[in-house]
Amino acid sequence: MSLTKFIGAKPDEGHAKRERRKENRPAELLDAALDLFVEKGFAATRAEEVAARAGVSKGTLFLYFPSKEELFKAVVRENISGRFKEWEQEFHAFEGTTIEMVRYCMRVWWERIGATRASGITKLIVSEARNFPDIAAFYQQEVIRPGTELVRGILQRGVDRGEFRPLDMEYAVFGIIAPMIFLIMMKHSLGVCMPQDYALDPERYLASQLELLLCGLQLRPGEGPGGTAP
Amino acid sequence: MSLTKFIGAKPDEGHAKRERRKENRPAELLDAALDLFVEKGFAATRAEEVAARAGVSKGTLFLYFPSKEELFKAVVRENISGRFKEWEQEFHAFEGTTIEMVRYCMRVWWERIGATRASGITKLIVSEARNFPDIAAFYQQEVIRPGTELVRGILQRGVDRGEFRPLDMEYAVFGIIAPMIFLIMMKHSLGVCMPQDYALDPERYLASQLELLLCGLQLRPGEGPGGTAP
Amino acid sequence: MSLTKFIGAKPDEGHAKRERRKENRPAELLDAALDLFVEKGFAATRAEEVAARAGVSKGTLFLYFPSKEELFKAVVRENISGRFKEWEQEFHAFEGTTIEMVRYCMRVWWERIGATRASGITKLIVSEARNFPDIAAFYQQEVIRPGTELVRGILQRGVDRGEFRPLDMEYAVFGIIAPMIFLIMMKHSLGVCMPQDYALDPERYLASQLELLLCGLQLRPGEGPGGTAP
Amino acid sequence: MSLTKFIGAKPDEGHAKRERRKENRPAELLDAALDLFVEKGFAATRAEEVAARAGVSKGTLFLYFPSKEELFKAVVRENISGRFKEWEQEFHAFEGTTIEMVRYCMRVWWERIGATRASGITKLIVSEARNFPDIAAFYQQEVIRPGTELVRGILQRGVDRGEFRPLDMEYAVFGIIAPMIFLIMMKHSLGVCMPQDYALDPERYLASQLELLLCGLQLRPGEGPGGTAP
DNA sequence: AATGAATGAGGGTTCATTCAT
DNA sequence: GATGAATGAACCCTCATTCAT
Repeated sequence: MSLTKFIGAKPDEGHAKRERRKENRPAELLDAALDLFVEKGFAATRAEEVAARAGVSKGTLFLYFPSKEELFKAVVRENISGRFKEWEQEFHAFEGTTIEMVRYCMRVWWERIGATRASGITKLIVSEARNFPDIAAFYQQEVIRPGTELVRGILQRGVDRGEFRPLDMEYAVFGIIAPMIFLIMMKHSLGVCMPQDYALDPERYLASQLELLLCGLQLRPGEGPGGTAP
Repeated sequence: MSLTKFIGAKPDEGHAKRERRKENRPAELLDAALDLFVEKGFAATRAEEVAARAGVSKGTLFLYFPSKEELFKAVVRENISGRFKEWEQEFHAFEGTTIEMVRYCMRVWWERIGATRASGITKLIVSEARNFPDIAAFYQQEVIRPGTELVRGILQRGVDRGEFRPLDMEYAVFGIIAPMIFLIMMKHSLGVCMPQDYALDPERYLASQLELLLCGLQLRPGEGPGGTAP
Repeated sequence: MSLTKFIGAKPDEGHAKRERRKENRPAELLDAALDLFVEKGFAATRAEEVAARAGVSKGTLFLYFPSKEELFKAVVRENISGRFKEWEQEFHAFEGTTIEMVRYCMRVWWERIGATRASGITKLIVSEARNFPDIAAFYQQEVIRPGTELVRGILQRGVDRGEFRPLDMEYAVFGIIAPMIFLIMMKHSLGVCMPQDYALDPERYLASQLELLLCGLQLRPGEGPGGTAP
Repeated sequence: MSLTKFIGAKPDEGHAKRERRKENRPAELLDAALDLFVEKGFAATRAEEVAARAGVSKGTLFLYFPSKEELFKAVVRENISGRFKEWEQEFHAFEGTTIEMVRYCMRVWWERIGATRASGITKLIVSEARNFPDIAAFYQQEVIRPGTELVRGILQRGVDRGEFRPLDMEYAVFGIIAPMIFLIMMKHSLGVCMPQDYALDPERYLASQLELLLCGLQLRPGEGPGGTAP
């Protein structure tokens, strides 16, 4: 799978003038808005374009969202997964080695977040944080913090079980998080403009980073648990 | 000359108080524009505000830059150095171990780029790439490519000298680059909105990432050069 | 039948609670529209709000009135009575002094028109005349003209019977009409915003104006019928 | 002088594209806005139309007034005379009879307010009071109150000097004010739509109302000062 | 060169009106 | 008949850009 953009408006299937399917208008609008906000940023995205991509008129957008800014906030709220508890349980029940766990963690993240349109939210928030400080704070609280806690728990398990060497727990988590965020940012910004042969292959990228990371984490035979830690 | 700027931005000269220097109008405008583009993005930055921050009138801005878009491109061009050849020579002359080289490289990057306003360029381009594909392509060509080549050269040196284990050269470079980009993005977006006690301490962050990375790179005694490489 | 409505509005029937009476939709809509048009003016009144106050949906409004403008005209038409002939007969049959007649006339106007929601029509037309010239002309023809004729008839009776001094008949009528219109305008505009202790007490206001007027109209003993007339 | 409307856009005298006379732009805009607000009301007046009538473009309007609402408030503020102190002195120094004073007062009012475009403000405020309660309160404070005080002073003088009979001072003032307001309302609303031969002649109207009023105010020989007062 | 008043296309938002259900 | 989702013209306001001074 390559990093080219996969955005495309769904084709008009001969829509009659007034279609009348309120049920999931908001979802369709949020969907269209996510794409466009990720692609162009908040300011450069026109409300009318969002509406058009959702297959409705400009006025309809404002039937569901009182303003462009509220639309933006709704897009973020809607796409921020609060699935951390679920994942925490999943990891609690995990029975293999912690190394396997880290591999599993990254693969799962890629499948459920990184490879999906949900990853656009991260790009969006990073790009717009300064213009929407409350959104940024919300994201920090709801995603960054629980996310790092989750990762920290995994690393701690590795250390506790003697699989990993002692670590600066507070910051070691970024050894896992940074490559993921970097991948997202590449995918949604520079990656889109790269010539084909320079595009990142996400699978290979993740594999390489994982290898590097795991080598860095592991306790080697002959090293005491006080090894190279800071 | 040192290893500065291999991530692609030019350091500022420490924010000297803006004097009324007629001969330097374009530089002052670019300076002001960099700040504002980084802070608010291209679309949300108003030309008048740039002019005001540079201490000139709106009209003057357009005297030097034919349009806001050209101003943006000039900001990017101005802050992207093409001095990679120079650095490559310096790298060739480096005499310590490759591990020292990596440490040196990251410290110097932080001092000259990461910690300065110049780092904003990276944030800017990542955020706006989709709206300025040609800028993104230019950046890819002028910065990303030579930058990764430079880093790759360092890693290759480590492998060649038997200091590092065999690596997937194409992607291992991101083990160095990703943590730096991540730090920049945090610093310029989410970091601004974080509560004090959750803010990243860059020195400690870089130290921890470096430790992890170097452990991951090094060849251990008893491991043959064919070790854990893919 | 009494002297009601010579200023041109129909009294309401005391605001009976709006029941869900299907057969009466138009009346309820006109009722709601009157309130809102008086309160906010034509342009600032939203069709949906009228419908909501009448307890129906937006679409229903347009089932009964083809446009907001037609609704407005209907509100005016509905509230303008053309029963001046009837009243003229009553006036012919009146047997007291003309002074009593004037007092009676004003009291009755206040009770049936001035004090009720019907007075809003006058405020409405005065405020919107320039935007609805045909409505204004209609009102002039149907209300102002017959109304002033009616009043003129009363004054003429006073003069003919030697109760009043000679008057500039054409304009003296405004001695009666102006204070009434003024009261309505105060009641429906500035009066609403006045602090309690500056609010007009309508009864006392009318009494004082009546006193002044009657003194001004009456022929004094010792004055010949050619007195102070112009 | 008749009550027909005298509004007309000043003819284009071949204006070059950018005229550049900041000095009195605000005044010209307020001027145009007054006309249009009086004619059509606040809501129905388009900002662009105001600008066009002032001979500038839409954007220029917002260079001087941050919003249509602020323009409205500025129109009111600008046209509300704070000349009451001046007038009070003028009346203090008046040496004739109070009857002459009342005549003078009305004539002066007509010349300086009633006959001028300033009278439109009254129409405007009465029409829009409900939509701009703070403007209405301001008008009440700055105009209505001092205006009635001024008139009350005149009436009190008449009573004190034995020229007028005892009066309900609080409300007698409306004997003077109501006819003036009525005239303004007619002039700016219904009057505009009246057929020529029904138009009010303001001079004659005022003369007739004055006559009526003065007869009503005066103390007659043989009447004690306790006469017909309430 | 420098200014800042002026422009006008563009975008967010409202709301009268329509029409499928 | 009644509904209310959908429409799109219209309006307020912004701001990049121009140009007379």
